[in-house]
This record gives sequence, C-alpha cells and structure tokens, in this order.
Amino acid sequence: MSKGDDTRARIIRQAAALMNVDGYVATPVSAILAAAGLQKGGLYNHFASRDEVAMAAYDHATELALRFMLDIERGPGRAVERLFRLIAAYRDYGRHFPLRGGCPLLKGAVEGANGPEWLRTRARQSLDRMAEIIARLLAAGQAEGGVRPEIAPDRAALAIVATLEGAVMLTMVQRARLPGEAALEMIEAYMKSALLA
Amino acid sequence: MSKGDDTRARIIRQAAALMNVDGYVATPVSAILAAAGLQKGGLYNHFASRDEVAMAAYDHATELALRFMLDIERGPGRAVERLFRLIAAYRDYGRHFPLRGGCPLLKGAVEGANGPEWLRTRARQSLDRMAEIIARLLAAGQAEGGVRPEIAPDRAALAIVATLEGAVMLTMVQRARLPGEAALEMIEAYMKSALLA
DNA sequence: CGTATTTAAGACCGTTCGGTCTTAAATACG
DNA sequence: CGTATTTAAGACCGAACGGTCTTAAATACG
Repeated sequence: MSKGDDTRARIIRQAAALMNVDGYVATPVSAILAAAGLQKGGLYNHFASRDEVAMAAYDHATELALRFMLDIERGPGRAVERLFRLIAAYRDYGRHFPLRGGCPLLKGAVEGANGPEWLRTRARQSLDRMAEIIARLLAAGQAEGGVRPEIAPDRAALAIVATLEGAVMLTMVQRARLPGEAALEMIEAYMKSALLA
Repeated sequence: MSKGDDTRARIIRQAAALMNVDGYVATPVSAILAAAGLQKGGLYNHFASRDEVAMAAYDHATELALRFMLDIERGPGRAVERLFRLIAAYRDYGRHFPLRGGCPLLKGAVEGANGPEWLRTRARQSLDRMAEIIARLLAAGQAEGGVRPEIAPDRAALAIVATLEGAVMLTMVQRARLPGEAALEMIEAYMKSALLA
C-alpha cells in the first residue's frame, strides 16, 4: 500500500512542477515520465489517463497557492494588516511560492478559458476561493472598524484579485520586478484612500 | 502576385482567429489548414514553418489590439477623458475587439512567459507599447493640468495595464461581466482619488 | 495567345502523441 | 518463509504531429 502511494504522490508533485511551467495542456506524458523516473506502465498503473494526471497536478498546485494565502489570512494581527501582508507577499511571488512558472490560478484561467472544461472550472473555483479569502479579510476589517462599512467586500476583492494576477503576469513576461511592483503600489494606494476608514 | 498575397493574408487572419482562442502554441497546422481551406502545399508555399505562421498571426492579433487603443488615444477630447474612454472600452472587450478568445497580449504573455522565445518577446513588447499609450495619456493629462504633476506616468501606466489584463482574465474564465467590472471600477476610483488634480 | 511562373494539391516521411497489455519483479502479509 | 498481490517495465498500437517534394493546374504577362 505504501510504495504505490509514494509513487502516485511523486507523479503528482513532478507533474505539477512541470505543468506549471510548460502548461497544463501542452506538457506531454513523456515529460512527466522522465521527471518522475518512470515508464508508461508505472504511470498508467496509478492514473487512467493523461488528463487525470493533469487534474491531480493542477489540484495540487492550486492547493499550494491557496494554502499559502490561507496561512496569511489565519496569521496574527488585525484584518487590515493581514490583507496588506497578503498583497506584499506578491512582491516576490517567485521566492515564496514553491512552484516555478508563476501563479497556477492565472495560468489555469488563461489556458482554461477556451480550453478543456476541467481546467476552466478548476481555475474559476480557485479564483473564487482566492477572492473569498480577500473578501473575508475586508469584511473582518469592517467588523474591526478598519475598513469603511459602505464598501462591498466581494466586489473590492475581485478588483484586488485582478490586479494581483495582472501583476504576476507582467512580472513573468518582463522578467523584472518593476511592473508588478507598480501594480501592487496601486492596490495599496487604492486601499488606503478608498477602503480604509 | 495578387492571388498569392490574398492567400497569405487569409492564412494569417484565420490563424490569428484560431490561435487567439486555442493558443499560439497548441493550435496544430491541420486546424489552420482547415480554417483557411488549404492543403499543406498551399500553406508551406507561403510560410517556411508552423512557427512563422504563428508569429505572423500573433503580430496580426497584437496589431489589431494596439490599433484599437491607438484609435482611442488619438480620439477627441482631453487626455483624461480619452484615458477613461480607453478603460471603459474594456467593459465589453469581447464586443469591440474583432478577435474572439480575449486579449492577445494577455494570452501571449502567459503562454510565452515560459514558452517559445518569439512569443515571450512579442508579448513583452506589445505590453510595453500598451503601457506607453497609457503613459502618454497620463503625461498629456499632466500637461493639460488634469493629472497631478507628482505622479510618474510610466509607473501608473503599468499598474493600469496589470489591472486591465487581470480584468480580462477574470471575465474570460468566469464567463461573466461582474468580475471585470469590479476591477475597472477600482481603476476609475483610483484614478479619481490618486491621479487627478 | 502562348509561355514562364506562381500556386496549391496531396502522397509521403519520420517522429511523437496518448494509451494498452503482457510479463516479470518487488512488495506485503499470513 | 511462501504465497498472493501490487507495482512497474517496455514492447506495441493507431492517430496525429510538423514538414518535404513531386506534379498539375491556375495565373500572370510579353
């Protein structure tokens, strides 16, 4: 029971690492096999198809991304502080996040928007959960009195998600810190002027 | 001279339409052939390789996207008005933009960030040009006195680009107008409170 | 109108794709 | 320790991939 589970977990980890860089649609089975040190028999003993591997890999990647945010949400300090901390974490996303290739939510959303249904729905749900985390922080901030009561947490959360992911995209394609930094500064300025009490 | 040029242009148009939906890396030659109503001999008479078609198609797509923005930049009214008009145009991007599949700048950036070099550099340059348009509008706004003189147009432009593209991404993956709308409202609020004189 | 040239067809090539299946070795367990 | 089961190897399959090349038809032009 143990050996097989180990292999299965290794396949998922390696596939996630690979696919988060090369794409969840484009990465061929052969690349996963090589990364996991297996032959076809080894892989198809644990998964029925390439898509099942891809789904498990994407679930794993988004799990990592969301846990990363949940850890900050559940951290110490007032809600507003934690929200700023979450945004600041995107300053060196590459440093903190265990997977290379950027945010899997962004990657999956762009690849999945007109791609396979499993990817689009998964990306959609993950981004929903991300927005909910931020909305909860904003709502908690309202309860604590740090955030203006008249703003709608879920709408503001969507705007913040859009900008954070846009910042990741610019940073990745430019291979420079500046563009993302500019976007994060805008969120922070926006929060200070429009959101905070 | 004329017949061949027509065919070449048709290939590029059809390839752009296809690849902007299915991806610039993933779309197979066979799909382009079918869309253009050709056999291999017809296509490879005009292009040396699939990548050359993809490059021409991506150039065509970004050309359309940037012309779309340039038209607004060169439109009537004060610079600040034109900037608001540009942002508002993203409200129904799908309606105004002639290509289905969303913004090619976003698509190319995410696909190209860890993908083929030709795609990454093209996406990078296109996004640079987009940022420059917005920066020019902001600078013109400063000259007209509508935009605060102390803000840095290029930094603010990067932030706006990030949010606009993030809004496109959310709209595409959610297949709903709301998330993008929330992001656009944030830019507008940010501009009114932080950028305008 | 006749000829040189452009244009496109489509058979063909080797490679890689995702997936199957038989078989042998490693593992778990009474 | 011996046996039942799990695990992985790797040969094999048909389909699709990008690309080449010969050939015939369409086109352009003097």
